[in-house]
Amino acid sequence: MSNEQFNALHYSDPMVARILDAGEQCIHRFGIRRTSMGEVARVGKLSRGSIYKHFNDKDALVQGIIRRRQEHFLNRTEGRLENEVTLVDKLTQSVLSGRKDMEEGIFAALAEIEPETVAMMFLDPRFYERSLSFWPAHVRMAQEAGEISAELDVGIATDLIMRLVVSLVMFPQMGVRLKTRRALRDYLQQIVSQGLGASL
Amino acid sequence: MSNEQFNALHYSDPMVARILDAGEQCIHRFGIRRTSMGEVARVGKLSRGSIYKHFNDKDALVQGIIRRRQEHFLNRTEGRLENEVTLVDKLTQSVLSGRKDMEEGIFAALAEIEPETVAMMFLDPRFYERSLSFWPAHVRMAQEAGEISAELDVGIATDLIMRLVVSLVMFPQMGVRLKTRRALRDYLQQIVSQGLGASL
DNA sequence: AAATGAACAAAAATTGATTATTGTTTATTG
DNA sequence: CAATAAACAATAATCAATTTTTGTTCATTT
Repeated sequence: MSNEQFNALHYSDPMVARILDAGEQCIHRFGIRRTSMGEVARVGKLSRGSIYKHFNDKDALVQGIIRRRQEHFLNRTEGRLENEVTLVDKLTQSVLSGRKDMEEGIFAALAEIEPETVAMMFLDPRFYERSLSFWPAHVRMAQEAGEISAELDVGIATDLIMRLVVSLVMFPQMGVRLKTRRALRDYLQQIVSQGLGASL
Repeated sequence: MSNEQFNALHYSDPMVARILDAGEQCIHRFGIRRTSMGEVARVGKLSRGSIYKHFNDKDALVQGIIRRRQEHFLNRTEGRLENEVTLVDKLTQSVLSGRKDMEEGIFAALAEIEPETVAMMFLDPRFYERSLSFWPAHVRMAQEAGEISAELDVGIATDLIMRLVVSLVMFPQMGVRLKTRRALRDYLQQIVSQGLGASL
């Protein structure tokens, strides 16, 4: 499976990559608020004007950095999912990857410095747009394998999957403890195969 | 030594009610950050010392206001749920009530003035603690009515319900549009009865 | 008893002058 | 050309002085 799916064209531009690298480094160290375009230019050893040529404004740059990070996360997760056979195992792996990223990635650093910013980001539906295009292929695979209903609308299935994954990453424990891979997998197995209907 | 924590029983105390009323009025008009204890006292026509006698600090007062509002919401929702027979209809009604509250309640006003504060609140698991004790009774009813599996753990079912309701209120549209009562009900019906398994 | 009002130090917010940053433009460089 | 550097007005961040608010205490009032 190709990694190109989540890679937008402009990422290949070495100048764009340098800007994003420098910007990400700055955000990681100082947070979004305390990162200036001048500082990004200094760190990336390029001109401020050059940044503005590629990104309309600071917000566009920040969006670009977050977006690349998300895509990198999705590509890495996709790689891991190739080892998983069933949809339930893929979901379990995704939740665990997501939690890990939130604990030790750039978001963890940001959460320390600017928790409100991270909170606002998490509640922004745009934050999940990319991830949304990730799941339909896996839903169809599960349907072909007879794991889930072939008659079920792919959009509905994707929607539920996104809600579950996002919720399980954002709230590791809501009602029951779902700390271990085993507990998480059993929980997801129940929901995916029967919902609240007939138990296993 | 006044380490007295705020407690739901004190709602009947007219002084507590007056403080909470005044505080809620202030928060509604100015937001949390710009509301001072002195202003609450002025609006409620009582002394600042009296507020501190009932609430350890400003945070306790704010928690008390939010908590009372949540309990009011839960009571109102519970009243509406009595008209609904099935668990699916109860869930549908809850999501619609939740969405309405977020659109026109104190949270809507707060979101306008201090969106970061609301975002932080929504991501705080404590925010959902009360709601969590709401659902187990309804899960058991649904089990007795044969609507959902009687063997399924009540905690697991409650957890899924909370995740779904919270997600559907926080993100009215994630993948698919679930704007109408009908669309929402069909979605919930599918998940509750079969998950991603056999379709209706 | 419970609420008040005044006093108080410590912490936080507010203010206004100062400095830095933003986003745009321009001429210049490699 | 694409990147640069410098210049620029308009915003936004910063900082120290000042004011407000917080949380506590205690004598007084109801």
